[in-house]
Amino acid sequence: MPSPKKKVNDDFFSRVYEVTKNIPYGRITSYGAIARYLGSGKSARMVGWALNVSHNDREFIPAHRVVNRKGLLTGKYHFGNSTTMAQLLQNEGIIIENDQILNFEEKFWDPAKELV
DNA sequence: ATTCTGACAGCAA
DNA sequence: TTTGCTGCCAGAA
Repeated sequence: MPSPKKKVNDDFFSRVYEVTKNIPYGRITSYGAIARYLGSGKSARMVGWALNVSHNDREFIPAHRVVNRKGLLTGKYHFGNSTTMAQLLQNEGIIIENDQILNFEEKFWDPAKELV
């Protein structure tokens, strides 16, 4: 048996991935909301960091559905092209203008509420 | 081991 | 009002 040096899936990061993957199609959430759902509350920065390494996960992480609390696509530059994130969101019915989600409150998805 | 950074958020001036 | 600074937690150098 190969000794799996793989780390546990219960890491803070994995939780972020889990929540992020649970974001329904056409919905969005904020870093703070996820952090708060994880119990860290003010560790919203970690959520963004986790998504930064989301490439570690085997599955695709809809990180484009995660924005800051202002509804601004702060991490659009991490998608390779600065327009990828906005296009993906617009493709899901999110209205974006100038990297700002207009119907942010309308499409907002709170994990602490929706995700028991 | 120590130090810095980081896709944020909240508060101060 | 806007702008900027600090605080948060965890990982990377």
